[in-house]
Amino acid sequence: MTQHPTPDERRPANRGPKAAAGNRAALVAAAREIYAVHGLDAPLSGIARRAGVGQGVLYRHFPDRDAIASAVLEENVRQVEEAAADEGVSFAGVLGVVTWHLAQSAAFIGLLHADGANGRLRAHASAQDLSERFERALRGCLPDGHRLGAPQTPEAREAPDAPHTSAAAAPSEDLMLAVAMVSGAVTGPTPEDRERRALAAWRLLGITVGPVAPFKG
Amino acid sequence: MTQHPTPDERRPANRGPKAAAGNRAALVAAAREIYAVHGLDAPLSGIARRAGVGQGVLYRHFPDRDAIASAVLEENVRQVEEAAADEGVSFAGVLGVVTWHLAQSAAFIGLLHADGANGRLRAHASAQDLSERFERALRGCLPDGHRLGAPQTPEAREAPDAPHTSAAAAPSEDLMLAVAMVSGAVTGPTPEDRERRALAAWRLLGITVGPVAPFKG
Amino acid sequence: MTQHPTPDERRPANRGPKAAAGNRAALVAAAREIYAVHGLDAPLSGIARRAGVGQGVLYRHFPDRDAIASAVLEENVRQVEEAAADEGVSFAGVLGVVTWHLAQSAAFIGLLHADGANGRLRAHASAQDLSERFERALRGCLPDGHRLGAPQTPEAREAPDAPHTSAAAAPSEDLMLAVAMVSGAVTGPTPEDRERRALAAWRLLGITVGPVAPFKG
Amino acid sequence: MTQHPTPDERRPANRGPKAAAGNRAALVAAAREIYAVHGLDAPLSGIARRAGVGQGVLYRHFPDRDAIASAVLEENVRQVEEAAADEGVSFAGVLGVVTWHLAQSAAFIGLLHADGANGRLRAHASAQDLSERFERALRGCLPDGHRLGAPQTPEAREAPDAPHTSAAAAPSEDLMLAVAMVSGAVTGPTPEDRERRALAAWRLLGITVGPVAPFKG
DNA sequence: AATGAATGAGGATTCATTCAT
DNA sequence: GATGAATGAATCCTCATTCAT
Repeated sequence: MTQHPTPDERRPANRGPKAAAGNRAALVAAAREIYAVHGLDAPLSGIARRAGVGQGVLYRHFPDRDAIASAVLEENVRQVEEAAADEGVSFAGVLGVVTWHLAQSAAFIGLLHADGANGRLRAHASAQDLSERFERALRGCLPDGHRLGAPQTPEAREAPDAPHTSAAAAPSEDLMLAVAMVSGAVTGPTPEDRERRALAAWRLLGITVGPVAPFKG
Repeated sequence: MTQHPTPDERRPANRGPKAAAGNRAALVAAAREIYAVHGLDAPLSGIARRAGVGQGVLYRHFPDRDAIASAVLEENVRQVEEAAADEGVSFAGVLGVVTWHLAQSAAFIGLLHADGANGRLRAHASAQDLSERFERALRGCLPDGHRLGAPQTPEAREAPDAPHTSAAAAPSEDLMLAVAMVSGAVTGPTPEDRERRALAAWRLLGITVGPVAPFKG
Repeated sequence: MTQHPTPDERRPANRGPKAAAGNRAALVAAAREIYAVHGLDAPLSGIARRAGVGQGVLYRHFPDRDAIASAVLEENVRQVEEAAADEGVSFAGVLGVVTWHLAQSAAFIGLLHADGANGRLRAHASAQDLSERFERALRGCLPDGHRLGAPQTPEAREAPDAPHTSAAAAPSEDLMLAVAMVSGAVTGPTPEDRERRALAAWRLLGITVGPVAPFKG
Repeated sequence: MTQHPTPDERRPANRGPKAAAGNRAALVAAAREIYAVHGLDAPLSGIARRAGVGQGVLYRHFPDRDAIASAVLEENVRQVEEAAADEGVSFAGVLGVVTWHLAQSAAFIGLLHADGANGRLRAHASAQDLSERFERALRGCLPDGHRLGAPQTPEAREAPDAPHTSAAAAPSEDLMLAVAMVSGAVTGPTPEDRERRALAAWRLLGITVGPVAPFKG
């Protein structure tokens, strides 16, 4: 009754259902670019515009703001998973891939530790999933004895150099902490700037990183 | 139909010029609390409301969004400066103060390395100033030979363990990088959570930190 | 970046022309249920979804919003017609059927006296038709001398008890007025509530109503 | 960050706080007119436009859709209360005022028995309040022995002509039921049409109504 | 004939900012 | 100097409707 009187006139052509998959991909790509420039709070309308689709298409594919952000992040996480699954890949090699993603999209890891206040993707379920997938992939190729994998006991946090019982050792939080630290250091206008900062951060942590590059597939 | 005289209404009384300073302080305090809960994008109207003043007062004291955020940050930086200026203070002690501020307001250092993408306070002049003041204070009490202060040469970045000429050595970027890394790791809902994460981060960097506390004045 | 072939996808299969009639019925049934819960302004997409068909099918069968609403109403009116056509049925009996329909779908009679302001189905032609069919059915079994059927003259409205000429007597508006009044009283969350209210309304009018039930066919 | 880049240019003049009361009144008046024409679902933007104010003003005065509708209704209810409070007013006289309001705004009583499905103002607290105020006012001048005030016992509903105990008599629901019935009958494009329908409805109920007019104050 | 994606106008709502008092 | 109402642009989001497949 109250709605949408006459949307006739002459519409710009309906590219048909075939365009669906392409549209989705275009939206994710557009979102990635927009996020890189304007941050995660960028207007969704801009994403739709850049993707060359109507607003409705965005909402069809991604019911809410978090969904599109998760989709962007998911691509990053998947590449890391693939890199980690690769035969004979070293931990340092995977970190190289991670570093590449960090340098490409400043938003990347930032998403992984949302915490409500400034965190986007708050309670969003998929953010949690992605975080876990990311950690699992990384931990999976962490060599025994690596300092980021040293099991932690409660005392370890208080007196890290004290001898501790090997029982009740929790999986190390250091791995994700280190990633968060590096991602926190990744700033700068260009990917090159960000890569340089990321490498400096790893160096400061004393962690060896392989060549910075996307996963070659 | 559209006119109701109701000429006066009785407004809450103009507390006079004396209140100006108090209003400013109230606004900064209110902003700090609001930022802690809602992040830097919180509506300005909420800040004015919490401070118990009209919207106009906020604009009188702070011409734009960045100005109020800078004012909040400035208080943090000043405390660090005071801590650093204190006689016989150790570098670790100052880091303890820094860590306390990080734990209190997640927004703190985050502000210092705004870069456009996710950075608030973009080109804002005062953010630059504050960043420099912060760095100067910290560097001022960095002991000779501390690993965060090792001067850097261009080559150093490529081959950090190669011997290098002491000439043309740039001031180390490692100091601010480390702070950024730690601040990147500071997440969590409560100050206690954030403090724990911050300390774990410093530990991972191998940097000793003194007691986490505000500057005692 | 914007093109993903994914050429076919496998659509749910075109069930063929045979399904057309079934689809129409499903849509009407779905619309009835949706209207009952969400009112007449419910999104059309929900109707199609509940009917298990695509949006296009809805538009094929019902060119506009009013068409589907009319179709729902038409079923109600037809049942009343059938009840009224039944041999040896009493007026009270027909009112029982009418009351049953009122209690089932609050939307029912409300549709009959749309008037633009709050009326859905504004100038829609079929609403007019349905209204007339409904009135004709009801009037057809109104016994002579029933108070809802007393012919009206212009004066009758001003001085209803004055003696009046039998010439120029208009058919009574009281019949439809009474129905409108009862339907206006029909509110409440459950059919039982609505039935109780409807019966109380008829009682207040002093009109006898038969058993409240659908037409037995 | 993401919002309101440059709303400068040249704004249409801020009429100042003095306009507040006038704006509120203008909004209520505009809403009344809009509701009369387009129903309660009319776009709020149209109300603001007709009142000659910005969208924000509407939201300042009325935080949600129901608030403005309630404000409109409240004026009606208040007039009825005033009429009922008048010395020496008869019940029929008050019904005349009620009828006038019904004829003026078709939306009037309709608001009082919202029920979720088609009811606007659903659980809105003030709607409940207004309904009670309206009933109280009306009941207050209902003469003893009036048929709309006959106390009801549970049996009365089942066997209305059976003799019943005077104890445990519930206040009659008939009063509000009758009002709802009349309001249900009130349709038509012009106030005159609606008044005629309303009077016919009261006549059909056998209830005497005084002159149809607003409360003279 | 069915499907369901695409389109985009329209309505709701929020704030940054101005400015009369 | 303070107050807080007014303004309206911008963003979000929802659907009615079309149309390629």
